[in-house]
Amino acid sequence: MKLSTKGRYAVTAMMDLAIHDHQGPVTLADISQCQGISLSYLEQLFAKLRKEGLVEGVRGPGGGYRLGRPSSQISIAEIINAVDENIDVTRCLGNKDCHGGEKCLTHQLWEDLSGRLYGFLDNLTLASFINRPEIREVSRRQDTIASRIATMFPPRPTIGGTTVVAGAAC
Amino acid sequence: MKLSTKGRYAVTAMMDLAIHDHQGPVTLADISQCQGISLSYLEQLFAKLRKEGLVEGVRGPGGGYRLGRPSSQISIAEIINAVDENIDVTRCLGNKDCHGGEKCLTHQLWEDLSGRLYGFLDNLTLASFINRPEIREVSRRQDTIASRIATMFPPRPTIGGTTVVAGAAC
DNA sequence: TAATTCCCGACTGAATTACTTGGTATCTTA
DNA sequence: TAAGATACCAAGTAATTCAGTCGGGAATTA
Repeated sequence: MKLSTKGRYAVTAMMDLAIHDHQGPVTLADISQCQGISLSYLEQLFAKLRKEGLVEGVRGPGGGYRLGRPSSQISIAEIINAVDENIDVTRCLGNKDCHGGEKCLTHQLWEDLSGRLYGFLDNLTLASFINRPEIREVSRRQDTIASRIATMFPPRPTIGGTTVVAGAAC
Repeated sequence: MKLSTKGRYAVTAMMDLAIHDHQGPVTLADISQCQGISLSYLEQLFAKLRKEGLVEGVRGPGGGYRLGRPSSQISIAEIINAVDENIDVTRCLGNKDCHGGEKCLTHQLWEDLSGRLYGFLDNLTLASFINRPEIREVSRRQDTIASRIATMFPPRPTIGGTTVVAGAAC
């Protein structure tokens, strides 16, 4: 279990998808602009997320990324693991037994801690974050702003039946 | 909140101190040898831990490091924070408001998550790991092995009144 | 057909990690 | 008092990871 800004990028991007799930796919260009992450870097992260089935891509105009599963079935731990791919085995594990046969005590303790941490993050789903009323409220307000912008700036109000959302709302 | 191998090194080293607390200070040379971490790198980590009051150094022969407080009053979060010093502010925070005044929604959500994670790790103390009976048992067995080694190999059986522990037990 | 988007791989600068070297200061024991 | 053990300190360095750039496809929609 590792936790870096890379993992944070992935988690916040996934939250973005989860929030706008009902409006069709979200483009990486949007996320890139909103969160100030470079587009190509996001592409690399999403390649990993896609490999784990956490997201699915939709090509062509009106395309973007969607959650691979309902947000209630995606845990924070999964997201972090997908991008951080941290096998990070403690050094002495297969290496040499630290003191004649039994596994190094402190490494055992670390695995214990690591397991507890994973359990904690695996119990937190995307849904548990975005389904809180105050979040829903802000998100709803942004949708109306976004659709107002979408109607103010001209063309292509719908694509494939779903309403297009202006890129600025995040 | 960040979590890397650096943090892991610090946590396992602190667990080491906690386990051998009753036997007087533990030298960095011991920890270095046991856990396969370079001595000077450990020194750098311990400099930070010392700055936070988590450990205290004892110079001279028979010296080493001791916990700065009882293990029941040292949390995992404190240890990780001490060495990772990760201020890691989300990019848009003071920068520019993402959408006209209110704080970016996903960054708000991240802070929420980050806070929960910190809370979790702050509730885990060193003591909660090492005071479990099976750990105490292994640790006790190692002590006897260590003291047996200490009596087999000759000199300086005691320093300052406390029994010297051979370096190999970890 | 043209625009839009995902998809892919190679490369690059910057930061961080983990380690090295070469010291100095303080303490304990003989 | 001398010698050795240990913490303490600072500068430098190779390897790794982070984050981004570039230059292209391939699929989809209007």
